[in-house]
Amino acid sequence: MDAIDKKILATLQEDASLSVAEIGQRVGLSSTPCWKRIQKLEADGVIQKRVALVDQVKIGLGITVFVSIETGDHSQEWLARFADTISAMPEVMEFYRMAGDVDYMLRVVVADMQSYDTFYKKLIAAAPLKNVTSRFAMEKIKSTTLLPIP
Amino acid sequence: MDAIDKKILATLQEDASLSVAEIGQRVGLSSTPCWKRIQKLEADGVIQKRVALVDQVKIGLGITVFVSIETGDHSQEWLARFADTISAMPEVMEFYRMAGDVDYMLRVVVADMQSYDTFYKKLIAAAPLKNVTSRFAMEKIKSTTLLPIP
DNA sequence: GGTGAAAATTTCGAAGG
DNA sequence: CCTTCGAAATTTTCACC
Repeated sequence: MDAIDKKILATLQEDASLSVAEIGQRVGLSSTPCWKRIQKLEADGVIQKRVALVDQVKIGLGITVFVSIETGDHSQEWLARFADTISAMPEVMEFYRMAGDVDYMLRVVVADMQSYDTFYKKLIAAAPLKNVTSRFAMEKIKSTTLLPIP
Repeated sequence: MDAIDKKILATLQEDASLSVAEIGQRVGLSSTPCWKRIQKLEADGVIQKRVALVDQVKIGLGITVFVSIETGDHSQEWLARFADTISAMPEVMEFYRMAGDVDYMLRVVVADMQSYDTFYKKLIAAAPLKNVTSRFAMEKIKSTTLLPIP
């Protein structure tokens, strides 16, 4: 992964609808070598996929909630099952196991408060949890998929 | 936005590299009307952009941190300036203004602890903050851009 | 690794029900 | 609002440096 690959990644992270020729031009390459590099980045899994980003609010998903979970003590098996159950919920956009006092962090997206209540009930029904804290977002100031390539 | 548009959105959120004909087939449309619908979804801003998703770890960004900030009392102007400053930081992937005890939530991505320390210093230098709590992710269990279309 | 051009696909618009 | 058809553009492959 040299400097050109990084430029290609930076470009594709901002706009994946550009033609290979256009990207090549921006990074100083003709289309074939640029195309080969993109293929390799995809084969290597550096580029995971290409997706369309959809406006959350325009499709009626007005509420974003950050959920902190303390599970208490449980077996490996229990935790694996817990992870699978939560992962399967489509409202869960992000789900991390954490270091420190909070065991898990979720970012959850739902249409309205009633939907959140439904989700919350599903969550606490899925597993006995020691503590669940829901923090509601009032305003999305920034949200990006563009990683700062080191 | 009818059921077909929703299917198109669901499809493109999973894989935006599909041809219009392929998408049309999946939603039961020939390519021209499918193409027109996609154009309209883009024009209406329902589809915001198409991007490549890159593997964070493979490009050397191994650390994800959730940061909770309490700002204390400040003027509108101060808060606007604060929002602009934080938004401009490339390590900040998500940045929300919250309801309740925490004023802001950030998801920050950096290469290593030293980079996080640098980021943290930048953050607290940018504005006097009442409280900043950093929670470190140990494991990414789920991360998706696929919104659950209601 | 790179170039340039040909072959295969895809996009996009016109004509029409 | 959909279908079919075709020109234009793009992606992908290939021979060669």
